[in-house]
Amino acid sequence: MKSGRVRLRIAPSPTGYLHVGNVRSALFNWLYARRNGGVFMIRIDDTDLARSDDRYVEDIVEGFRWLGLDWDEGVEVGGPHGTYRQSDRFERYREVAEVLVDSGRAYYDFRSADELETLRARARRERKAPGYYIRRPSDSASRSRLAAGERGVVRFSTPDRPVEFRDLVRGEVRFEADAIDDFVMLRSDGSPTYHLASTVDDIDYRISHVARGEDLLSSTPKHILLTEALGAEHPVYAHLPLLFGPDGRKLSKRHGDTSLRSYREAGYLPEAVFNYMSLLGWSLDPDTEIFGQEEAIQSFDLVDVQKSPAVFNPEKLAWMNGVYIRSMNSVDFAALAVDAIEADLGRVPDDDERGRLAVLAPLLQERTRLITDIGPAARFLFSGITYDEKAWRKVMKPAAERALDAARTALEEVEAWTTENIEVALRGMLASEGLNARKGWQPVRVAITGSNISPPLFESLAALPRDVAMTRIAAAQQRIVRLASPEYSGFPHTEAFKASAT
RNA sequence: GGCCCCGUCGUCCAGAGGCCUAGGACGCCGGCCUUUCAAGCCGGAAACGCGGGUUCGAAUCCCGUCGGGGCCA
Repeated sequence: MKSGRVRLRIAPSPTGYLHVGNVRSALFNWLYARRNGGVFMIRIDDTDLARSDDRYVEDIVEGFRWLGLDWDEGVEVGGPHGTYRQSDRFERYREVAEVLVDSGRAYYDFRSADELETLRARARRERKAPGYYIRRPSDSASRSRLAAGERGVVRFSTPDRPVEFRDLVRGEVRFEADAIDDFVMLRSDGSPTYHLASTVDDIDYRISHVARGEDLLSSTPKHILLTEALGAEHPVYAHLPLLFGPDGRKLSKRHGDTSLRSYREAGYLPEAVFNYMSLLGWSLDPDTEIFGQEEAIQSFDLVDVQKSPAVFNPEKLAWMNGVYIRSMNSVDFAALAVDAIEADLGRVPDDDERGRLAVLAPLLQERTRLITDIGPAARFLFSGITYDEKAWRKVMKPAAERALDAARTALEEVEAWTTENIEVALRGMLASEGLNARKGWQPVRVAITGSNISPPLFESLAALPRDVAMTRIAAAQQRIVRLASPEYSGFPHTEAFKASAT
């Protein structure tokens, strides 16, 4: 063996949305396959018929496509091994179990749950492995009991010898015979367990390398024994470090929504997700943080993967997403921005609005971390504004009214409504009023955007229709006056005031 | 409880006996730039879990210990 192309697989269970832990495993499998000119495959481990659902298969496929991980065999793309769905192979698993029973490598077990519990209790008392006494019963007249219609499980009969193997990530690993129990392969309803189905598929599909989460490390000796009992050579294993949540436990539902789709929806770019996830347990070189698929493929190797678990850090992902956003060309960003704004607004921006957006797009790009940041940041251009009351309180002191008035007067005299002219007018206003930028311009910002945080002021004004800008400034002036009047004195900030855009 | 795995800044990664007064990144703090916010630039705080060995010399090797995690039950 070990000749020919390497063959790797990812085998998600469609019992929920594609999880980032699976994605990271898939990434490493994919990188290794691509690095070595091998085959990458997606198999669907849907032995749990009750919990599996096709919409999750769809989600898995979409997720990998979105990330840019292509596969050579498997679900949807097909290949020489059928549907690549375990639910279509139950007969095969039963047949394998049967062969093992016939050859004495497995046996029917009709013992009751109570009986098994007694054996486990004894093991516990004697401080032995839980399955220590769960071995082949000496009196198993199993064939006749089976014939009589009794329902039993099929257990693998573990040989009395230790299992050693070399793991690409962990190095030499050894399990003593006593630690490997006679595991169930077929349940009493005839359905296969994970151990059986997964091992049989890996053999049948000629998988050369199994790179999977470390949570499966202690099952590996079972898989090796089973593979060998079936006369095959076991694949090379690589047990990848787990992904942890901030609490230091295996990333799971308890940490909130960890599905890949939730990141998609939250405005992350696939390149950033790919890049960030590659860095969890691996690094390209000592000082490159930002890299793409091609570069990763060039230097990826499973033996370089870290042994210790990695905590998934959304902060750093968000930063990296910003890096990717900023590196986009302006045309691509503009297209992205239009989509994001459409999603935020719930309507398609018209041509005029798109034209005005173009003025602001480069400035928006610089400030964007997540795609979903764009809508709120650009909203003031497309619809009415709502004052951020904190910003209002901070900036719109009574004196701000004078600044707004001066700004409005200055802007009225502007000929063509351009960034340059607006800047000249407002700079002149500062000089003639003797105001600094903070006192003179921040009120204008709040007046036109509703917030003290916004894209640069002159461009923001220029991007707005002139009449809208003037109306907003006037409206803000009135509001200052009104809130300062006696009847509001006790409740100066309670009114939600809206200025209209058109 | 049994077995297994892991242990460098808060987090991710570099470090495979002397290049380490332990490096980079995110985050944090301060400064510069600046009309705000970002971006950018400069600077700062921040780690080899602990104890024994081995060695002229250990973050790097060995043992123990502590801590965390995983699987099975």
